[in-house]
Formats: sequence, C-alpha cells, structure tokens
Amino acid sequence: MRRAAGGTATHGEPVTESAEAQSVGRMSQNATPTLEEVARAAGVSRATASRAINGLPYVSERAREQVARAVEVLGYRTNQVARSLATKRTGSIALVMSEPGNFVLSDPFFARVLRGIYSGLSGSQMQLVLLMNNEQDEEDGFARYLCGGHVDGALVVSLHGEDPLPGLLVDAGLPVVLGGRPLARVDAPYVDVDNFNGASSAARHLIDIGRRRVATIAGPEDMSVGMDRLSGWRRGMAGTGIATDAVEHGDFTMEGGAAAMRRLLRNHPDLDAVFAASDLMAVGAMQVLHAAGRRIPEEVAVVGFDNLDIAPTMSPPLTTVRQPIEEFGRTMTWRLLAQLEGETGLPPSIMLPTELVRRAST
Amino acid sequence: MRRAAGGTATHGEPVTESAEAQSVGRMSQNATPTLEEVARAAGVSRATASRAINGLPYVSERAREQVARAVEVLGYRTNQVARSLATKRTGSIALVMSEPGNFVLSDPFFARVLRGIYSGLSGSQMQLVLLMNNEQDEEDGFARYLCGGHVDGALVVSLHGEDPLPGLLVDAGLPVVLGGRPLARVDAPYVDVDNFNGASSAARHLIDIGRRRVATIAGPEDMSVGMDRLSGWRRGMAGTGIATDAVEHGDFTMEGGAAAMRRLLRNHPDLDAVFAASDLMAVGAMQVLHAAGRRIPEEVAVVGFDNLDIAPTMSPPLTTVRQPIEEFGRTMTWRLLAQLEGETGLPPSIMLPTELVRRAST
DNA sequence: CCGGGCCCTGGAAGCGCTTTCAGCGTACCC
DNA sequence: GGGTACGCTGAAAGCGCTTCCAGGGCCCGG
Repeated sequence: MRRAAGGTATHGEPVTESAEAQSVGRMSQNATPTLEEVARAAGVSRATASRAINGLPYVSERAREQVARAVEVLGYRTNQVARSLATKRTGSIALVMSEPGNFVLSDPFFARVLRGIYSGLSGSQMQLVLLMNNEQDEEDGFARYLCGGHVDGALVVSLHGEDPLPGLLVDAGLPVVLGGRPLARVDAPYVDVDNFNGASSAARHLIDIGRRRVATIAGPEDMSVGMDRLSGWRRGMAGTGIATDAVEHGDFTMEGGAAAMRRLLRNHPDLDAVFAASDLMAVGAMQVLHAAGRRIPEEVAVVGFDNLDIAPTMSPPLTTVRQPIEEFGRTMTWRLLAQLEGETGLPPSIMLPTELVRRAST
Repeated sequence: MRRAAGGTATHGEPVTESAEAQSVGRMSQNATPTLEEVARAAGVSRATASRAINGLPYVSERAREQVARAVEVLGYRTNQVARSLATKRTGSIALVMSEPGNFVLSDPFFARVLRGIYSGLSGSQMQLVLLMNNEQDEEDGFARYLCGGHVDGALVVSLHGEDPLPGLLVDAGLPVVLGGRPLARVDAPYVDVDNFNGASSAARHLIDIGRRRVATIAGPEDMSVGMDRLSGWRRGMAGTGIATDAVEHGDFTMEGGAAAMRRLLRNHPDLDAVFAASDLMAVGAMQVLHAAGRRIPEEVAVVGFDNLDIAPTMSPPLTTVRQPIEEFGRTMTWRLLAQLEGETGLPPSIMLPTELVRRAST
C-alpha cells in the first residue's frame, strides 16, 4: 500500500527486461529504493552491493565506497522482510506474557525482568518484541505470529496452567525458553528461581521466631510459581506439628493479597504469622492487618517474596525472600541467545537461588 | 540438506525419507512444510492451495477440502515472512514507547492506554508489537526495525523533545500516529487530549474556591503534555493578579512529584493550593504535604490530572482532571487502522476533551 | 612461461508466498 | 449453433534479498 506508486509504475510499462535503464525507475523516489537500484547507482552488481552493505569480505575498497555513497544518496534501507526470507533469521526475539497487558504493566516484578532481559540482550544485535495477551482475545494470533517466522525465538513468561502455547511453539520448531517451570509437560528449557526452598526458609524463619499459627497467602493454583511456594511453605512447616490449614490464594496483586488476608482473619483469627507469596500481596495483607488493628510484627509477623524495591520502605520494612529478578531475565535471554547461536550442551533448565532477607516485619 | 529434502519430496523415496526424519527431524519434527508441499499433497497447484488457505473465491469445494486436509496432515503454517514479502503487509503494528521500559511498566496510565489500544484493535486481524527503549541503547535499532518492513504502521507515544524517530519513520513512508502533540515539526497525525483547557479549568477551580497562592507541579519541559498543562495553568491564572511563579517540574512519577512538592514548600511556604500535572505526582505531593503537617484541603488544596483509579481512593479523594485514557489509545489505533485501510479525508489531528472532577481534596 | 593461489565480481538460483493471466470446461441465452 | 458468461485452475512472474558458483584479473614461485 505505501509503495503503491512504485508498484503501479512498474506495472504500467509493458516492459521487457532491457527497459531497465529507464529514468522511470528513478521517478519513484518516494518509495524505498531496492538493492537493485543501489547496485545500479553504484555501478556494481546486486551481489556486490549486498556484500558491501553487510560488511562481508571480498569487496574492493572502491566498490565499498561507491555502494556507501549510493546508499546515502538514495536513502536506502534494507528490507528486513526480504532479508529474513533469504536468510531465515529475523534478528528479533519475542517476549510473550501470558497475562493481560494491563495486569503485567502494573507489576514492578515484570519491569525488572524486562530490565534483565534488555541487559542480556545488549551487545547482541537483537530486537526485543513484546507480546501480551489481549484480555478477551484467543491467543491464536500469538501462535500464528510467532510460528510465522516473525521472530527467531521466544521467551515465555507467566505461564498459567496447561497453556498450550509453548507446546505449539516447540512443535513449530521455534526456539523457546520459558520463564518459570511449566506445569504442563513441555519439551522446552526453562529458567526458574528456587521458589521451593525460598518459601521453605520463610516458613522456618517464622517458626524459629516462635510463631505457632502460621498462615500463607499462596499464589494462583494454576502457576508453578504459586504451587512451588506453597509446597515450600508446607515443607518448612513439616515436622513442627503446627497446622498448615490456614491457606488462601491470591493473584499476586495487592488487592488479591488484601482479599486473601481478610479471608484468613475471618477463618483463622488466631494467626500470628503470615507468609505472602509475593511482596505485592504482602502489601495488601499488611494494609488489612493495620486496618484490623493487628500490630506487625508483635501480633502478626509478615514475610513476603520477591524483595521488590518497596519492601525495605514499608512500615515496618518487610522481611522477604529475595529472588534475583534481573538475573532471571538476563539468564533466560542468555539461554535463548546461546541456543540461537547453535551452542550445544546447554542445560535444559536453570535454577536461580533465593535467600531470606530479614527486616522488621518479623 | 535442502537438496535432499527437495529430492525426496519430488519422488517420494519412502525409505530415505523416513530414515532421515527419524535421525535428523527429531528436534523439530520436519522442517515446516511449504505451500508447495501442501499443494502437492492435495493434488492441486500452489496457486489453488494459496487461494484455498486464504479463503479466496474461485476454489471448488473439493479442492478446498483437500487442501484443508493436507494442511492438517502436514501441520502446515503459512510463512508470514514470505507472505509479507509478496503482499507488502505484515498484519502487525507497533506501539513504540520512547521511554525506558521499566519506567513505562510501572505507570498505570500506560496500562490503560494499552487497554484502549487493544480494544481498538479487536476485530481487526492485527497483532500489536511493543517496542520500548532500552535504557542505554541508541534507538537506531528501532528505526531499522520499524522501517525494515516488520510492521505496517506504528503508534508512537511519550515523545520527548525533538526525538527524531517520528521523522525517520515518516520519511521512510511508514504510517505513523503519534500519541500526544509532537514538539518537533513532524508531518504525522496525532491524537491528543485537551491538556490546555484541562489545566486551565483546574487553575480556575482553585481560584474559584478562594485560593490565592497557587503553585503547580508541572510535567517535563521536553514533552508537549508537560508544556501544555503548564500553559493551561498559566492561562487559568491569567487576569487574576495572582503570581504564577510557584512552578516546579516533575517527571510524572510519585517520587518526582514528592521532590517537586518539597521544593515548592521550601521556596513558597505560603502556598495554599497546588495543581499537579499528573495524579501520580499528586500522590507524591500529598504524601509530602501530609508529612509536613499541612492539612488537605483546609490548608492546601490539591488538584491532579488523569483521574486514575487511585484518585477517588486517596485520602482525601483527589480532585483531578479527567482525561479519556482508554479512548486515547483507542482513537490512535482507529486512526492508524483507518489510514492503513486507505481511508481518505482523515483528520490530521484529533483532540479529546478533558473535564474537571471535583472531590474532597479541594 | 605456466600453473596455482588469492581477490574480487556478477550471473543466477533460490527463500515461500501471492497474484496475474491465459485457458479450459460447462452452462446459459439468444 | 455460436457467442458469452462464469467458475475454476495452473504456469509463471514477481516481492527484495542472500549466497553459491564460475570466472577473470593478478601475483607468485617454479
């Protein structure tokens, strides 16, 4: 459409091949010039022009200069689509968020993952393309886009349940790295943080400081990160003889955490500690606890998960499980790029460590 | 390898083919089949297969069925890159944020813009691709990506100063719609909200309720949205004889708003009202005012801009200038899609109305 | 003087798709 | 019966690029 002028011009002439030198070809200076035109202007063949532009060897200094000048004069920019078709590489990878965009956008966790990804990308000539699930949209367009050759590979984060997407991508032969262990059986490498041990140490810590009625605000039941932190918490509680029935699920948001906390207070008014599976949920929980007049940490100790920037600024500062968020993004990126480079012997999965950070909320 | 595949496909050497599939095709079953192979399997020509797949007319029911079956059996998916090269359309548009990703990601304003964009996109078969500025990265890769034919058009939001990007895109013939009036002279359509009148009405409102020392926390000086709200505020103050020297700039974030508020209190301790050019900055300002012991609205009236979801939940609930955020995104999208469809007579710019929403903070 | 490198070059063959165009059979209407 | 219209089809010509390959200079050692 935007090159309609060039197209019709070419078609209008009942041209044979020999009509090439027509100034008609130049007339379309509005449309992006092609390599062909650059080559002609530089007085070389398309092959040489291509080599010159791509900095390949076996191009004389003179040819190189002439091509450079022609590129400058004509304002040439290589058509990436054509290049992709010829090379079968696009120079870009996708970050797929299986989560409604507006949800992701307000989560500081993802902002930091993204920063890590960009940092892992720097130096490579790769462009990052973000794809988010439109709320009501079937994610079919996604798979079509990704498998259609638009990108060289994909990072998929925030998987829910048995999301078929990774399977589709893998089947299509697209290199994929998952952020977080998938719940479904998928033959794709993933990077994860040690949610289990992190949650376990959080629970132990609460026991160690003498709490005897420990609740948890768990993550979604359809995400491994939610389930792993829940089982980690159970593991931490195991053998203490303390009940582990005070469990409510949230969706990792503040509101979700607040709602879960309200349910916990109603069902288990005697609780003296709560482990929230994300800092954001801990924020919501603490607001509810404050509103309910429970003092933190005297009456209720609170532990979060993530160690977001807000954790130390809360009142009281939040004890939480630190996870290396930027590192998480960076590692996924590294893993994908390495795979794209054809490196072999890459680990099928990578686990990043977590660590309890004690502050005043416990 | 290419040659081998072609050979076996042509004359169906079952032995060789299956052996090859067993040994090599393990990781990505077979290379994705091409339209050629589908056509052969369906017993039709490539042209007919293409028509069948794209739902074009002039295909017999029988052919259609056979192609569908072949697609199913072979697991064919059309190569979008090849299709793009042939059609010069990609079926996707970009949303470009001239802002470090982690910044954008934590701003609820963008989340809502995004929602609006998706809503404007629904029904069209377009994919949205997000591009954000990596912090330290030169945005050259951006322009290359966008002009390289990866997308059919671009929405560009959050422009700063004389950002050359829109100009580059327009020069390359890429349809572009800007979100917010550009400061530089760019020949691209834009959608904007009526920042000027919104800010003006905010100032007037503060005058109307009897304030006589009205300050403002303005937005960045290199963004039109910042400047327009500042001049709107000045306009609202004009003719009242009240000084308009109490101006500090922030970056639309809470922290920026808080810092600006501190500066205002230091330089103009007698202020009795403040107009913050964004709700987020108003939040920061109110925190500082609370901390400084100034009562809102008795001692200092506060007006924001945006009418984010948090505005009514603040204490006191924030008087603010409502802008139709989702509508903003939706309109940009509509404008771009219309342009892509070749509609003519489209307005070069569209202005959306704003409106003061009075709450308890004034 | 000749054979064998080494540079550099252009012709040409794709990459996988769409779309034009000419052609064919069938049906329909004078 | 011939003309026209219509539905369907496949050959072929691209889209703009990369890359293989053969070949032509040139310099070298023999």
